[in-house]
Amino acid sequence: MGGQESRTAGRRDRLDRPFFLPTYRPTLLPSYTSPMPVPRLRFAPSPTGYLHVGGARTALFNWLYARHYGGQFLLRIEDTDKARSTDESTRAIFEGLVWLGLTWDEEVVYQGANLPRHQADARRLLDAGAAYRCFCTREELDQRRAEAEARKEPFKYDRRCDALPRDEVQRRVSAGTPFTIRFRVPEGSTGWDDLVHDTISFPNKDIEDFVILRSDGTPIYNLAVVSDDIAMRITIVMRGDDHISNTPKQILLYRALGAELPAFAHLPMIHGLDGKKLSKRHGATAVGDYQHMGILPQAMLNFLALLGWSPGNDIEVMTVPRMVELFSADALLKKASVFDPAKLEWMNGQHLSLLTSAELEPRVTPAIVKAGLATEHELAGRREWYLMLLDQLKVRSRTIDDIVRQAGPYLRDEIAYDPAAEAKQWKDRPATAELLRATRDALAAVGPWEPAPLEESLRALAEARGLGGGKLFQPLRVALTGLAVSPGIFDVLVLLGRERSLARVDAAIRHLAS
RNA sequence: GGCGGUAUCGUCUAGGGGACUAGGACGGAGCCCUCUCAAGGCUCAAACACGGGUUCGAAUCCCGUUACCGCUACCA
Repeated sequence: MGGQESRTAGRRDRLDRPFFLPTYRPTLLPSYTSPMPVPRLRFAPSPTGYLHVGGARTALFNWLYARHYGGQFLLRIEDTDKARSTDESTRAIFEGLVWLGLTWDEEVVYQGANLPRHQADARRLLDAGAAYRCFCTREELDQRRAEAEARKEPFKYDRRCDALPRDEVQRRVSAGTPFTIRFRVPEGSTGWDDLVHDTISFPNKDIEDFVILRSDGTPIYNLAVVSDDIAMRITIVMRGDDHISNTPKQILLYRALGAELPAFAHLPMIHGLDGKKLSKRHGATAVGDYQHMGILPQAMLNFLALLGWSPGNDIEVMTVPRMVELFSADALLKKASVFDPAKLEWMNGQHLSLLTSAELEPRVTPAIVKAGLATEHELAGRREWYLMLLDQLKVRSRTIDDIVRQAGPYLRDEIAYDPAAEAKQWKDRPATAELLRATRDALAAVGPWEPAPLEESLRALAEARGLGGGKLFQPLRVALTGLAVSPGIFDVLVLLGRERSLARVDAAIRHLAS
């Protein structure tokens, strides 16, 4: 035991003397010269799926921090897990971030390209005595783990390879025995002042000597992350709080590599309505899904920002610049939140009505074209009319798709009569046909085709027949749109124009007679 | 199991020892407006996880319990 102690003590001496890492120093220079280094943050997704709403929110907070505090926001693709990483995922992540407007300030860093540095860092730690070779095979480890489990004991690597005599290690290395490199966790405890959680600390005895380099020479996550964050001069590591237990390991690595520690901020998770971690069975979880549902990026951002952050003062609906302005790191919350699609939709409706029809146009047009309702050229040809239509529809829509769904009667030549609407509003078909004929005559006699004269004329007709407005307007609405629901009837008439309105009424009368 | 994290209406949150009869928002119920549907306005129901402290006083501070979440790999 005494020998063990002194050996550890000797190693600690070596570790206490910060060893020089020439490759890092030059890149650190700017922060020495400027008194207040600019914050550098990164979003570091692994390309193993689509951009998840949780990931998007992490990216958003990193981005907001950078924008609010005048820092830089970087993107790193953590593609070291070759088996699961795909180019398609990488593209999806780019697309999602670009759609949201969360653009990065420097070239994308691909973690896989940094393999030589990861290996060099592992080697450095090995040479410095902060790490050691482990010859235990995966099978042996699995077995010991299973045994510990059977004894109901927590498993922790027992450091047996660290106890191997020097010449034995040499012998195995020369013999080509495969080995991993493990970090030797020192005694004591490791903690930090988290930006969202305040102080967190772990007793080192609960951290095992973790592997930093696999036997095939590729780095383990914790090493790759630290090596890259140092190289990218990241000053604030903001990520999901599922990384809290990785943090002490990473701090230990920073110290052993002689690098300055960044600040850490661990954001709470996002759960589904059932309180479980958000997953596919909760419905759409990919940012792209919401894009295709007709959600506005600014609404998505606004909604996501409110999950785990609050600007206070009962402020909820914010434009993106306003969010940047109000963002504050100390208003970040610790509690996991539930993703509620209903509130997202409401939020989208709010942003929809915040936009002018002209601002909405470029987002709606592609959706209308895609739905086959009109061509871009046709819409451009009567833009003023089109913007008027958008103004009418946006107020009763929560998504872009809602607008498209309602646009049919105004864009298509032919309309179909909704059976339910027909059944309800055209109950007495002969009487309705007669009423529509009278309506048609009244409409045909209207002077300027504008809301006021139209209303005057139709109300006069209703009164003459002893009817309430609704009794006249509802059957007319079905005749004009085929639906029981639409914007105000006079707006519908104006939108349709004189010719088409009269033609629709005629068609309805014919339909009722058949 | 071990370690770590979290705990205010169903949900997102305000709240940082007295201003709390706990505020706002989504969703729900209802009313108003009204030609329908929205939007808008108004009203209602709905929460401090539990137990101990500390204090004249606790949603707020401390401890414990419980519940939930995360990590516990030669995954990230």
